[in-house]
Amino acid sequence: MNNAANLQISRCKLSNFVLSIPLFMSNYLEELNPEQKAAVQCTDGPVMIIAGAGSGKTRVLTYRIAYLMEQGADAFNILSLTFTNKAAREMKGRIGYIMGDEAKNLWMGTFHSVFSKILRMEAGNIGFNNNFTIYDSDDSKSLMKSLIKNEGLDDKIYKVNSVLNRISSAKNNLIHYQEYQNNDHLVSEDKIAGRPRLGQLYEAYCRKCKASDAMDFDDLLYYMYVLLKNHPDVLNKYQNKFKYILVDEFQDTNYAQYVIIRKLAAKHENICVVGDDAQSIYAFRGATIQNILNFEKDYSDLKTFKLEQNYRSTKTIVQAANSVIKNNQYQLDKDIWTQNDNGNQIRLLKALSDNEEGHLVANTIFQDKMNLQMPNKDFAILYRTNAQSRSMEEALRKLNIHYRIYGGISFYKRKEIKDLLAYFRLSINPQDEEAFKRVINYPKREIGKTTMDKLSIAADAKQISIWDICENIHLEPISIAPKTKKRISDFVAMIKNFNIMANKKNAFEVASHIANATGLIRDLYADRTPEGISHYENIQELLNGIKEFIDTGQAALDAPSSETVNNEMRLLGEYMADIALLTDADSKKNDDNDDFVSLMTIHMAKGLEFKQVFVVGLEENLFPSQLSLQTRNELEEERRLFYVALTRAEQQLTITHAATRYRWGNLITSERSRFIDEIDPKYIDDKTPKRAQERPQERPSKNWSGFGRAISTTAPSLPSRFKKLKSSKPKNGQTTANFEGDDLDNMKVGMKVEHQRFGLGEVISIEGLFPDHKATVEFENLDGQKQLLLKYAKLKIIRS
DNA sequence: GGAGGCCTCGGAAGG
DNA sequence: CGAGGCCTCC
Repeated sequence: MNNAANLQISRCKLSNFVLSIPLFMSNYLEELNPEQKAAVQCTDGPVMIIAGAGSGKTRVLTYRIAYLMEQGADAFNILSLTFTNKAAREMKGRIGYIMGDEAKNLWMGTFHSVFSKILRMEAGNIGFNNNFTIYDSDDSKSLMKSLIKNEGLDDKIYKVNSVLNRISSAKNNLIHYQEYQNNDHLVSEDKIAGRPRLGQLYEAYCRKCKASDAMDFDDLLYYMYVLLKNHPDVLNKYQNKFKYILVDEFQDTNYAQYVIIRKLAAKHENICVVGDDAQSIYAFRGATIQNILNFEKDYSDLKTFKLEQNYRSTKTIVQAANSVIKNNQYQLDKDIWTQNDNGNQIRLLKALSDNEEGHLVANTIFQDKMNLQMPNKDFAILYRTNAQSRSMEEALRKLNIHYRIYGGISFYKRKEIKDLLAYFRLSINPQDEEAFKRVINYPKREIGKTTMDKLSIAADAKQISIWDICENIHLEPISIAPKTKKRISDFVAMIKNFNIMANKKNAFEVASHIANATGLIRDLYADRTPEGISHYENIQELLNGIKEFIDTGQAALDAPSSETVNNEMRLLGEYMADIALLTDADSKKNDDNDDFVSLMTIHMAKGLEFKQVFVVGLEENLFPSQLSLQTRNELEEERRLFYVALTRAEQQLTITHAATRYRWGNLITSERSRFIDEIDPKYIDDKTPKRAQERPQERPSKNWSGFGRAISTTAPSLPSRFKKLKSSKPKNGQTTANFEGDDLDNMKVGMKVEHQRFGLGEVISIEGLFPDHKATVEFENLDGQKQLLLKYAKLKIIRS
């Protein structure tokens, strides 16, 4: 936004709200193209906006909300749902920028956070306490693990993740465990999968969560549905409240989300969904494109708008992406175009190995930075799997290019943080059994596994919670030593004390007290190793965050807070409700140098844009993933993922692939991805260095339909594809004509050898059995040693 | 109760 | 290969 806009805003605040806004509005409505403008101004009735990549979707959503407010809608009556906190925060910021303080009253947040807010208020209706715990996926896992064990099931067959996935998808499809158990189809599927007891596990899991006054992430949707379905008065209340409903990233919604928003919108039917079927990349976790199709069926008076003008990328990029996505059979009719310049062709780089791919990318970035005077932050490297970041990192580090990897371990998933949070949880909800199990013996208070098992058995026998047993531990006829019983009752007393305090003092006071009184701080402080120090610092950071919460009243953004804001008295329970749904992406990082190259998976890159984008690892079985080759749907999702990757770029796209790559310790050869050949060749500039073009392309490039390729990929597609190459002249060998490796039988320790890329070195040791002889070689020009499989490395003996 | 050895398994990831 | 879970042995 420019200064003029700024001025407008301050004027809004100063002068009469209603009068000054339209002046401003009329200005920015002119910024919109006709289709965008129509989508913004069509405020009554159901609306679907199909928004192509880079088509100004966020702008339309933002302006639409502003427009609604300008037209007299009360912010309290507008519900806007997103998938990530980040998206919600950004949008709220933008609207705040336009509309001022009034934006605070919008209901805007993720599905999960808005629903959890409502569920807390209405908890009594569905038999929950309003301070119920939200179980994260680790809690779910741990609970399921113990259930599988208790039921005496084989955890090799009942794999925790598979079981939880199955339950998750049942909940996302609004199938209660009773219904699940009565559903012949589901039951027989489980039987065939060798897991006939899955339905029982589902039930046990739900009962346990309920007893612990806990909901997992899927429950936040499922119970929201139950609440609205079984309590007409509640439904009515929220239907009246939410006169306008907006849903972002509609292509990522699952069935439960669809049903809930449809229910909420049933009265006013002012519902606007925005999405792009071409960017649907989350079907694997339950999102269904079917929602878009259903939407058209469910609302006969639906008005559909298509935003097809791309403002982000060059013509080359837009048209290249189009040429890829048109290979998908299932898609809405669209014609994405741009007025932008043609721009450069897409660079295609081929490397011999994954490491060389890293160097190629890093060098190219280095050169572009010099030639084009671009800062690091204009570059992004996108990959299919996290494991691919390693070679990129190493190469960037060598050239001293500052980078940052997105994704990784969340702050809130660190052990020490989870430990302290578990104390907080328990102090607020003593029935939270996962929290209880986590901290009962941390820091050490000599209440071990044996004792826990006895408590657990006793609790099951009496059909009460472990906490309830512990509360009266001295009265329980359990064979636990009096000494241990005393320790347990001390623990209970401590938690009860915290609980009382949590309702009287502010969050920061209580949190600091807990951190100290439990001995957790002392325990962490005692560890002076670098890791130990960092654990300690993380705890301090958490406490600082709580202090900030008290001081600034920085709260979740999802809904207007009705309470008078008295920050000093913000309770620990409020803090916990606030952060339960936060993820690492939400914790602000302070980096002294914020000019860095971004490294992330394509999934993480969705919604972002960069001047220069490198999409790496374009190889069959990696991208598309070998796991996606079974069905057309999955392959199409991979293709949409590729489409997302391409459309992140504003100016320059670079695509790379490597002929060989280490995968789980084995070197594999890789065929280049069919997706490369789906790009219309006229947009591609093959920059492959000469030395890498050691063999003719086995396919003529006009054979790009993917048809010919399908044959090669219908070959064994599971791990068998990854088995080691035979040592005898590999068909796709990486040798160049004039670099013949010597016979590995002659290789001896101490020999001086030459490697095609690493240069001269000395053999330190040789191990492994034929044909997997592996040599450790120390190269003169490299740090440390390299382990090389002789059958691939083609070492040349220089001197014995 | 805890360290270390052994085995298994490996996709992407929001809340 | 490498991380994480589990089990064993002290």
